[in-house]
Amino acid sequence: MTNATTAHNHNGFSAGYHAGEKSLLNSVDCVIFGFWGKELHVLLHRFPYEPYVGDWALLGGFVLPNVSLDEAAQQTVERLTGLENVYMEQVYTFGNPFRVPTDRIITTCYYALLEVEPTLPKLSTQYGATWLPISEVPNLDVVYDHPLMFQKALEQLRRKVRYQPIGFELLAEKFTMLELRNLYESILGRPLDKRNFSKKILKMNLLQKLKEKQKGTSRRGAHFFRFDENRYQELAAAGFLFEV
Amino acid sequence: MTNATTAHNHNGFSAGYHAGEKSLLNSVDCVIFGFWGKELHVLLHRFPYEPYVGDWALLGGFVLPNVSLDEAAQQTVERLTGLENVYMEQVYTFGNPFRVPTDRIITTCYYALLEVEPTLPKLSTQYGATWLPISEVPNLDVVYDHPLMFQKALEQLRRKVRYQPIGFELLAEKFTMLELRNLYESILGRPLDKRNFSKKILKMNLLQKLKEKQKGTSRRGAHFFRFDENRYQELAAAGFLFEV
DNA sequence: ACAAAAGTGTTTATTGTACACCCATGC
DNA sequence: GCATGGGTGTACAATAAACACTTTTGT
Repeated sequence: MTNATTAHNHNGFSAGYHAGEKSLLNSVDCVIFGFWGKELHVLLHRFPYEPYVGDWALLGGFVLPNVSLDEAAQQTVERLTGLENVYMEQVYTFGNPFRVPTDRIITTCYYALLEVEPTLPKLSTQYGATWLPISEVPNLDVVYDHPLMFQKALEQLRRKVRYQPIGFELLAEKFTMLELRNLYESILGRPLDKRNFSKKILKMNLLQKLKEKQKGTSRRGAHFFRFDENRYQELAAAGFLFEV
Repeated sequence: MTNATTAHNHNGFSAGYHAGEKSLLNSVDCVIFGFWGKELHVLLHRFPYEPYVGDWALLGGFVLPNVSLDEAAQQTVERLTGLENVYMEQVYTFGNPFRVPTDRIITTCYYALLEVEPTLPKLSTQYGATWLPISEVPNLDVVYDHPLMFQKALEQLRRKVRYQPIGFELLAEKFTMLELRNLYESILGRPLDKRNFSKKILKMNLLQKLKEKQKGTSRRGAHFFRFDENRYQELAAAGFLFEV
């Protein structure tokens, strides 16, 4: 859209409509993904207001006049987890007038990918938010169109994780090949062959194999790897395409 | 986001902020694509207001309180082309507070795919809109963040056209294999092998070969094809994945 | 020494890519 | 009969998929 002060000439209606009593609100909702073990999880909270008390909901916040959508989304994640500069992607904007019965709210959905460990202290105390495995979400009572938001976010993640190296955002700096594979299996929703997966990933030359090995989980210990961001930038600039 | 009347309890600020004098506006902008010959085109108009008089701009419209984003986008396309029920996809929402200097406007970008022929009568008269080849857009002066909108829309189209049969929206009911290939070449931005392309497309069994042949363009005449929507629905339901 | 997970190669099937000639028709 | 774009098949390369045994090491 163009210039609001002049738009009525151009579009055939005045921009002043919005000053009416039933205003239009903008908000963001965040599908916050975290991964551990063998399954991707999403952070939800119990909705505290009638008539949906106790149902699950995404966390969100209104968009203030001088704050961008991206910032509003970051702030929502930070308020909840204490983490700054989390990897986020915009998913979709939901603007049906009756999606929330009480108000006209236009909500832009984002997903966030974060490493779960550092968030654990803050989470439980302040907002009563809970990590739930993504496979459980379809069985839950979830408010408004949040099920659709979750679905779109997961679909977008599923696509993007295959052509951009964003999966690493969900893992610690050091991770094992098994952890990486479990992550992809959970996001894509199907098993991946152990040998073929590791071949494909390593062939891209984006992972540094560290000397250090994982302790505790097995006698032998699995090698840790590190995603080499600089290397990826170099290769990408030269036309390399990430693909899983 | 959730319930506006109660949200201040929950998010730590009042929902009433929006009643301030500098209100927040919502709009949609449409990247309208049309195809003929060998190149994809986009419909732009000359921006009539200072300080961008004469620059190119996408067509858009404000989002009225009781109209959804999808409807607002449809209406914009209809106002401009006279066409109803055009294929549209939401692309991205732009919400930087200073993206339009004069107002805070949150704009959701859509792309539309339409068959050019039926729009030609209405176009020129009412809005002075012009079809421009997509390869020209980077050389034009385009207002605000509309270049970015165009770019995102084209990227999304490029991706989607490969895994969903949406390209047919840009063609007439009957089209030749050459037209279809030219379309894909223009969208993807690279040449496609004639034989390999037709093999790949026909193997999916989504096209009906018609008896009728194209006249005028060649002595022999190329066969017309028709995209079989029902067939696609059946196959898709059975797990078939479209892919180019 | 043994249990438990880590690590590693080869074979086959599938898909993609490159490429050139004959065909049908209107003039 | 000839000029013009339409239509078709094959050989090779690259990628994906299936599959099982040996290695390491803590107990």
